[in-house]
Amino acid sequence: MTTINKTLFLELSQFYRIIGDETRLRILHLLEIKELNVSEIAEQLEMTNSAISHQLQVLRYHDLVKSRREGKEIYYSLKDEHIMIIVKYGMEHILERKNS
Amino acid sequence: MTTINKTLFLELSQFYRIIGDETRLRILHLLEIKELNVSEIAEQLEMTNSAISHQLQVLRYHDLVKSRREGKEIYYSLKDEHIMIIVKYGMEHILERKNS
DNA sequence: TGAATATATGAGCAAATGTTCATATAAGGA
DNA sequence: TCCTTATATGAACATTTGCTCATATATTCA
Repeated sequence: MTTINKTLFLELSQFYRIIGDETRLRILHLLEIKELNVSEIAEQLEMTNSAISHQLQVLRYHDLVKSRREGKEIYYSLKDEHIMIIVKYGMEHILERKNS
Repeated sequence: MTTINKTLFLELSQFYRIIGDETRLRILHLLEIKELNVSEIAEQLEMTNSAISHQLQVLRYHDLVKSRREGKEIYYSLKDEHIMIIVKYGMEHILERKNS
């Protein structure tokens, strides 16, 4: 196994670990529809602003979301739609598995 | 959000969490090529048989691999190739991201 | 400037995770 | 049967994770 592969597996597992959390997955799903600020996300997921803010930092650090300030609010959106394509494939996988 | 969606997100995040571990991802990758027993996997990944065996139980519990006894050895293989398609999409995603 | 609101952030904590180590189980060969 | 080898498994442990709570920072408005 090459060094490139070693790094690749590490990065890939890290990526999956990021989306391997229910809260983060739900945040991404909400942002797929439209950009939202922290309070809006917190309200929809029935969680505290702090918890959401912490998770948004994780998502931002790993380059899955971007942010934009508008007055007092900070609006978050997906960095690219590509991420959600992967999530969709996973979704199909789960659904297919259910039917067998 | 419906109850179905709630369960779906939970299951989806659980699935990603399983493949969100470097060791498990590497095991799956090895099994993609051919079925292997515990010792063979442990040797290739330079880890103890015990660590590999524990992870194989996780993969088996979550229905990602199946096993078959042949004498003293137990051979593991992928439950279906579908899983690795998802992994491949993730791989492409990581590689694309590197080039930008 | 000061109060109110939105978000970020650090410390702390309980729960989950991944490994090691010791031991149990299962199969084969002498 | 006894010994060896392969794998499984439980306990223990250190590390990581996701949240809460308190507090800091930033922006708007009076």
